[in-house]
Amino acid sequence: MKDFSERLINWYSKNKRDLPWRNTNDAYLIWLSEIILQQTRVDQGLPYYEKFASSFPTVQDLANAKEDKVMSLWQGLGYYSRARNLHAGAKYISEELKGVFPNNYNDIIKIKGVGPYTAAAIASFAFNEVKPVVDGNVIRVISRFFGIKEAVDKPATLKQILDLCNALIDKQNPAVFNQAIMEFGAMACTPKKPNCLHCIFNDKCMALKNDLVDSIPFKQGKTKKTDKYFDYLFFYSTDLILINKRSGKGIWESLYEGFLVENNKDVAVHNFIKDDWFYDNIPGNCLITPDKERTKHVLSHQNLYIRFWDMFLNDSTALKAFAKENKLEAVKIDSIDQLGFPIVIRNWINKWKDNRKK
DNA sequence: AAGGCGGGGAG
DNA sequence: CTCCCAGCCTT
Repeated sequence: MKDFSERLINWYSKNKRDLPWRNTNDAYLIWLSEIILQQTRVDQGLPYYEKFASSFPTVQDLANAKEDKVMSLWQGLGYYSRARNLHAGAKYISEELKGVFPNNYNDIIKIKGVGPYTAAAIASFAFNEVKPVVDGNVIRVISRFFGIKEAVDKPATLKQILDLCNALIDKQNPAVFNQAIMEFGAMACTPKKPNCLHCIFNDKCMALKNDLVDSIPFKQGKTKKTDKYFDYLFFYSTDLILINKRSGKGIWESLYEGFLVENNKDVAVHNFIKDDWFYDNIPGNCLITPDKERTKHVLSHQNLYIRFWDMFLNDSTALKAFAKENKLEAVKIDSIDQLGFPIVIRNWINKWKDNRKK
């Protein structure tokens, strides 16, 4: 259906945004932008792209970077495995591929954190390979145009959409086609209240014809959320603070935090303090100031209710001893500005630092 | 096939 | 409040 891509590309030429990663053929920079933009709106990812592109102009620069530096720059963007995989990918390209970015879909998808969408995006944008991208925008455009009512989060439906894209893609201009269909989904065929009256496809769109625009694409996905109650105790002296780097599986891997006590129910401060472990473990000369209110922090699959504790211990020896017993790092307070924290913790730290100045 | 993984903007 | 964003990985 040549008409489809002609209309689409014509629309794109008139309506496209000027975005920095569209002005380069550097596969590394395109890869960088695609990882940053996974499950992320362009407006949100843009400043992070600028930061990474200027801090690490080449894949070699990224490969040579310290993990803490990478995580710090990624701080606040979420889905932190992307940052770890990005870093691992740079090392892989630097060490295994002699610094040469792979130039085809099958090799690109071998990079950690690069799946079918991202591999197709890089292969087409950087090397003009004919591989259709299927992201959230494309799924919406295609499912509406063809009136696909099946759940789009089922692999079978996704395969159906991919097949349609393979038939539709402009084989002479795969890069432009891919950019165009995503831009069209983001700007015109929007999730809510698309302007179908002025749509370039309003004579052929099956969803519009059948009055199903609001119900397509249909998703069955049901993510149930659990509530968790975190108490973060930040122990510090005049110049040191105790922190922990999260490891293993779970949220916020490779980011820093305070001393964490996790519960599945709310525990009042007076009960928290009179618990046995608190008596046994917290240094007696510690000045304890818990937040009066918990901070609610929403993740995609759990609600966190976090209470922060200001734990001043004006005794470096006791502080370091406590750190060692509890496997915490004692670092200079100034140095934590260079480390990546979950944004909810970073916000508390900033407030805490402001209060200390006064 | 299903669940885990962030944070924020829009309606 | 709900939905969703240039998805991928693990189980």
